[in-house]
Amino acid sequence: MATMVAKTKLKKAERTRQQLLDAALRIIGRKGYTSATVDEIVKEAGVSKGVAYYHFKSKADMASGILSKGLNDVAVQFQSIARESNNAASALTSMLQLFASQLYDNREFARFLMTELWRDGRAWSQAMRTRVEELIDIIAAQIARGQEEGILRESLDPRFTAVSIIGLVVTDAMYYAGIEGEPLMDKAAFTDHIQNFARH
Amino acid sequence: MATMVAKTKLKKAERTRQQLLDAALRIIGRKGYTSATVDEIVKEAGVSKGVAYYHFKSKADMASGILSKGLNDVAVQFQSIARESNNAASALTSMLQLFASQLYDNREFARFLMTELWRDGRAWSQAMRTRVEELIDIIAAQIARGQEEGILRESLDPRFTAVSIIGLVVTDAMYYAGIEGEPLMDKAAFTDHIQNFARH
Amino acid sequence: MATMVAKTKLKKAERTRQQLLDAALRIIGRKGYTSATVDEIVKEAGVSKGVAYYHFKSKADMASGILSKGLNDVAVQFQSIARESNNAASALTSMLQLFASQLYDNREFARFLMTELWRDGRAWSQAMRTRVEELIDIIAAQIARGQEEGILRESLDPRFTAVSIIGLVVTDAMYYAGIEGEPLMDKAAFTDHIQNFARH
Amino acid sequence: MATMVAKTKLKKAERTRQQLLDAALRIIGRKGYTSATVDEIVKEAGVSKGVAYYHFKSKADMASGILSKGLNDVAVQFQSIARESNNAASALTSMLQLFASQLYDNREFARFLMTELWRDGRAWSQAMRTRVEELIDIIAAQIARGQEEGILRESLDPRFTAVSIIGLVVTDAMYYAGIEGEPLMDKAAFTDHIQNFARH
DNA sequence: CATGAATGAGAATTCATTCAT
DNA sequence: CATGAATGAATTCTCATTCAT
Repeated sequence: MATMVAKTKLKKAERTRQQLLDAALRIIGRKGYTSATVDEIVKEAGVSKGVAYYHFKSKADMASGILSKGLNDVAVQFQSIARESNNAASALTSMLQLFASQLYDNREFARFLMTELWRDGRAWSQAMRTRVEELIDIIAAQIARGQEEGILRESLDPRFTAVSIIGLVVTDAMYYAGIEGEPLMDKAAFTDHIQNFARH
Repeated sequence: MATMVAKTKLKKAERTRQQLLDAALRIIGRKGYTSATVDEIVKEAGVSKGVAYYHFKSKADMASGILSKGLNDVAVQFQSIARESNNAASALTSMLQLFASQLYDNREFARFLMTELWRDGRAWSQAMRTRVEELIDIIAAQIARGQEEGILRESLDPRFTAVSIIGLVVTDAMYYAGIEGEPLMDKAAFTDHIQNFARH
Repeated sequence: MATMVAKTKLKKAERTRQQLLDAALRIIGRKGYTSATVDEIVKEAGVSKGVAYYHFKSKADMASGILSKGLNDVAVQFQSIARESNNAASALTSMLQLFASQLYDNREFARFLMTELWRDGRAWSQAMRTRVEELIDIIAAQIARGQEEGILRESLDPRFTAVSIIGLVVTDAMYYAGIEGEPLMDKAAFTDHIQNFARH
Repeated sequence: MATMVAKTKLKKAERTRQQLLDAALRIIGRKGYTSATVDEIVKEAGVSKGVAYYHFKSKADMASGILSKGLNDVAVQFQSIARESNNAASALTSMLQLFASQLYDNREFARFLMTELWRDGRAWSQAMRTRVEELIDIIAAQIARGQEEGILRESLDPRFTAVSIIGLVVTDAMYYAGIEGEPLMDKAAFTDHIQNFARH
């Protein structure tokens, strides 16, 4: 019985936590970290300000949580693709497909990432940058592998190319998924364009 | 005589105005529009808070001025390149070179642009977006011209490609010009990489 | 139990709100709306600046609240007198007595009203004027009734007379209740004089 | 020649001074002393800020000038009426006529007077109040004279009655001369109503 | 654990006044 | 004398965070 109560409570607490993170992502993605207010976030989440500070140490803590979870998810998936792919071409294609698709669906996260990535002095700046470096490394490794396999020009710098690809996909995703209203292009067309562009 | 006085005054006032814009770009580029404070800006400019509001209607007005001037400068140069180039290849190469070089030198502007471009509800959002569309159009036109000239694959969508290129260059510039400290790559190497990547 | 907590909290919050309104009336009545500062008001109320903006949207919102409540109170009392009086003479006497007495006791409100009534472009200008028109209408109606009852000269314009009476009472109240220090005349003498003057 | 120049200069300076006073009255009458800004005043006067501070020590100095000149003019005219009238009835009628007419024409001054009269702690508060007391005295003296002449009830307190009359006329003038737009009543009708009301 | 009132350290903006040219 | 740029103190308002209930 006690376990039951504990579990229910835990679940409820977890749900509240998640509601807060979701709300925070929506608001922060829309207005930026500094302009988003805790009041807006708790209102969007439908909870009181007290609980927000029960679950999170600070506003920065919420933002941190969003960023690390989002980046972690992508990294995990990239790593699994890398592990399971037979050659660089298929690995890169899958990664691109996944990345483009996730960013398209998650424009708020993309926007948050883009606006925070180039900023310094935030609580999460360092951790976030390390995470992003990991992603770059994973892609760069596949590019290098592609060069070894002879499908990519040797003259390309793997890391530089990886950064370029990420920038390109993120920018396109934000541009075509639309800022506030309707997307300028539907998701299938978007990922097609990305794949087409990628086939140098 | 009166003209002399007027001219001198005008010059002084104009200098103050420019100092403010420069300082604002530095601070805003570093910390973002919302986090940058007018106090910091005027301190950096070495003037009093009062003059800032004598020359600009508001903090948003300063930011607006920076963005429109910066984007305008690029547009003018792009147009002149478009006008004077003999073929799409040279036009695109020159534009890329110019764009990459300016962003590398002006990372604060690049950062400001990137963080504001995807945000809505700012005083300047609409005007800025229109300006950026112009740039995209100019590049897309050259890509279409390149397709007519047979140097670019027909399967590329000119506008999509233009957006991709811009995103790629801006991202690389911010990444390699460095966020706070030393650049990760010197300017010549950077523009070389960009040119290399561009030669599909 | 939950109700108890809610009720207690409500009471406390309501008390704070009222303290703020009272303090605002004192300060604004003394120095005028523009010269009164929120700092002074919150200091007088003994609360922090933050709560003032928690309870009121703006300084103008406080002032609005004061004016509408004050005018509303008088209107309600006037209407009840109008309803319960047997003839115009007694109605007008009661209203005058009430009005004079309230203004004498509430010189801060009277001053605020007088200084704002003739100003345009405030958030509350329109609403306040409508309220005052209501008061004028109520008095004018009794004057017209008095003319029908034959106790007042037909040559009097009811509205003009109503405005005159209000102006006269307010002015006398402010003059004799004193500006800062001691009143020039005690309350009983004051209302006597008003009644005497009113008996044309 | 030198005299000529001096005279012209004097005239010009005097004209500028007057322009400033006129502009100040318009702006201050419309928005109140505290809300009126020196910038607005000099813009309305069509002169630079420098000259304003050449002619007046401060903003308060301008306001002082307006008030003392306005009140002085009325006092002088009242005194001349008092001196030249044969009996209290004609004196009071003339004064009322003059006062009503001047206020109707000069609603900005009336408004300024009303909003400042009840305020304390301004540079001019004391002087203004003394001036107003003089006006009250002049009218009260005629009322007392009227009582001696048997045309006014003995029960009236002369000073109280004088204050009442001033309040009544000022209020009516501001109400019927209108706040911003068209007057609610034309001047002739207005002064008629006042005279009618005054003939107890 | 929950609520929402309260705090107080800033942040943007205004404006009377001064002063170099 | 005239101009208008410059100053800085004061003012309104915001918001992350705390805490009594």
